Amino acid sequence: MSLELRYPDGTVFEHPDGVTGLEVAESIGPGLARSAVAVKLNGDLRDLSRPLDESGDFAVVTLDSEEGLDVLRHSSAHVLAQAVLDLFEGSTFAIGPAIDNGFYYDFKVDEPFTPDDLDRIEARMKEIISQDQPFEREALSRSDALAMFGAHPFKTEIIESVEPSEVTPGEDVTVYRNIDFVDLCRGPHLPSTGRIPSVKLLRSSGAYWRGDEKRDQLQRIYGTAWPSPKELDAYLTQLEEAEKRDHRRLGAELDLFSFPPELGSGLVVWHPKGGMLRKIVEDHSRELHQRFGFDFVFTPHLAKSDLWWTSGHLDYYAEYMFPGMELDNEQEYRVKPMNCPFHILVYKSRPRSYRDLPVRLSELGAVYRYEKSGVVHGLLRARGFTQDDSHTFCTGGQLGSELALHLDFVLTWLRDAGFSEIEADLSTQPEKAPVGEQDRWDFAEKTLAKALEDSGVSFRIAPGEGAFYGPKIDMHVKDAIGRRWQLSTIQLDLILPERFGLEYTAAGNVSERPYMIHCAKAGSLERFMGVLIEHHAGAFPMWLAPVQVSVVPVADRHHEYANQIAERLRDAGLRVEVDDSDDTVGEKIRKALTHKHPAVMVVGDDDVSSSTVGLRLYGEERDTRGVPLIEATNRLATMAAKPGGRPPDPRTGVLGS
RNA sequence: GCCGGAGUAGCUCAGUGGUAGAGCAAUUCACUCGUAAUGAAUAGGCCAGGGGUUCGACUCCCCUCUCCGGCUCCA
Repeated sequence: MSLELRYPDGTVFEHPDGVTGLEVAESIGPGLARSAVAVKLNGDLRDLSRPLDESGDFAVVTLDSEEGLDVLRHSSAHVLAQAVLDLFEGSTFAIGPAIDNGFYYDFKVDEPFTPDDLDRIEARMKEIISQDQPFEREALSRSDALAMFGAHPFKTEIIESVEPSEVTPGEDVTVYRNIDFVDLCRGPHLPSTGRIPSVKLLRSSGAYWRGDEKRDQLQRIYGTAWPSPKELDAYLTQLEEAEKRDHRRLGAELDLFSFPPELGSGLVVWHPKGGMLRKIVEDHSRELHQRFGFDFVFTPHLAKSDLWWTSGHLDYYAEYMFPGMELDNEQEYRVKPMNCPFHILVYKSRPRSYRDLPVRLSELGAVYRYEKSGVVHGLLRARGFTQDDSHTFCTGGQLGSELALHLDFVLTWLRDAGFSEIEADLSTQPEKAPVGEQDRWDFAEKTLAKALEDSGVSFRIAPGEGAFYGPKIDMHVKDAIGRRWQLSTIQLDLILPERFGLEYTAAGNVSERPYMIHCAKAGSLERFMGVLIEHHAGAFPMWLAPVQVSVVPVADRHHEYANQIAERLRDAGLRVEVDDSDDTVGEKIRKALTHKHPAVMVVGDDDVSSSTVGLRLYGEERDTRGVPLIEATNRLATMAAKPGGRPPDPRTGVLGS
């Protein structure tokens, strides 16, 4: 018997049955064999030393691939568990998978790990790695495995729950053994611990067994592993870079906002610089809403509880609402967690005809949600925030074009804000969606999918991830360092129109139920600005920068000229500050640069006499002397132009792409 | 909400059961300067808040608030 293995380049080679992956790799080339960490046969990853027993597609897996890195990180997790069980008597272990950029392992220990513990564990891991212990695979019957892990309740639970479909036919469970350490595992693993080139433990924290907060609280250790120390260092540098971009840190450094403890958790105050940034964002949002044919409404921050019973929020959402306020007349009021019921009441304020539709109501609506204390996170997850919200009411026949318009709007906004990589998720009906007419669901999902296809944005379907009241589209952007953020959302609501008894009179003088589209373009303005800050690392594109130009007079005698050109720049629509402090020029420059002002203008004797400036743009290493003031002004005004400005859409008459 | 860590001057942080410390920022004075920190002096504190223990608490214990890292959650 022999096997026919098809290599990735399409060529087919014969090998004897039972040949190992390593032997095949050696037959291809010694270099490949040295860098191999596993092989893939018909889509299944296998250990190098495991005999191959079937023909098919074959590939050698190295650390150059995601799969290879997973093998490395998974093996690193084993070594971590081995080290912890060595060092902490009485500890037991749960699970330890590879994750993006690293791995973790969960343990049950008497005392939570300290930073010193992590150092000790990492040192022990390095010993294990230097001993180059081989990983050996072993298949066991379920009962043998239960006997082997009798002292480890989490492993026992895993063994009991292993489905036959999860393991190779004929095997119950597999374990990997290196010297005296054994772990339950499907594999594959590196051939030996010595093949881990660089590993580092990062932090420890709490985690629940099986992610269930009612079950055991475990201690999780996170680590990272890379093909070389150089790549490890690069990763650690990237973490530092992300930390430097942290919007909470930049918010303080650039004096944009703060979260005064006196106000309570998750409640932000915007300082003047941040307030300017926010005004710019709000202005642009309103301008786009107007351009895309939305009307503006304004609604209060609280309402009688009865409203929230009608909307269903007090049935489904009560734990995220701030508690009620009892009033003298026994009426209870609630602060709003959402704007929808208010906009619905605007719709309901008079009878609607199909001729009135679509009705697009928008508002920068402040909402308050009682987020759990542990999840509040700067601007990204606050308890009070402002949605650039809208609710569109339309006929079934209009739904397609309305969704196209909403998608166009959202994509315009995200691109204007500087995001070029945008992806959508289409979330469909959840299995346990309790209510709604099925044909409306089907129609809604089909229409959403069609609108997405027509928009050209790349999307994937998230089956069953929709809200209970309707399917939705979520927009995700990638930021400058590759992180993915969810921002916009376009949600169909098949429930609220019914709960509030919304109707319109159709052409045949019959009452029809309108479709309703919730849409937040930026999501929450606070969150959006948090993401913007991190995306731009605080160095905003000029149109967003709170201060666009910093004018620096060289000496006191240049203050007058500095103020004159500041006026000229303001006349050109620019936001300008003059630094008339008695700091040295170097210090003033340093301040402007640390505040990430897009442009610095230094003016001295030469400039006063010849109407010029010294100009330095953020990111440039050096200045340009003697730029004529007119030229500098025009250049900066051009740079500061807002994005957008597109022709009207012939179909809707609305300005579109 | 859960697990762990933390809260000392505006900021970043030292500190110890026995009188509270530095750098930066601030203020004042001098300097008037051409692209990332001029110098000196001064001022600045309920050591997050509240209860204990102690002759004595910033320090030890308990509670609350806020923040940080995760978990869970984000209809």
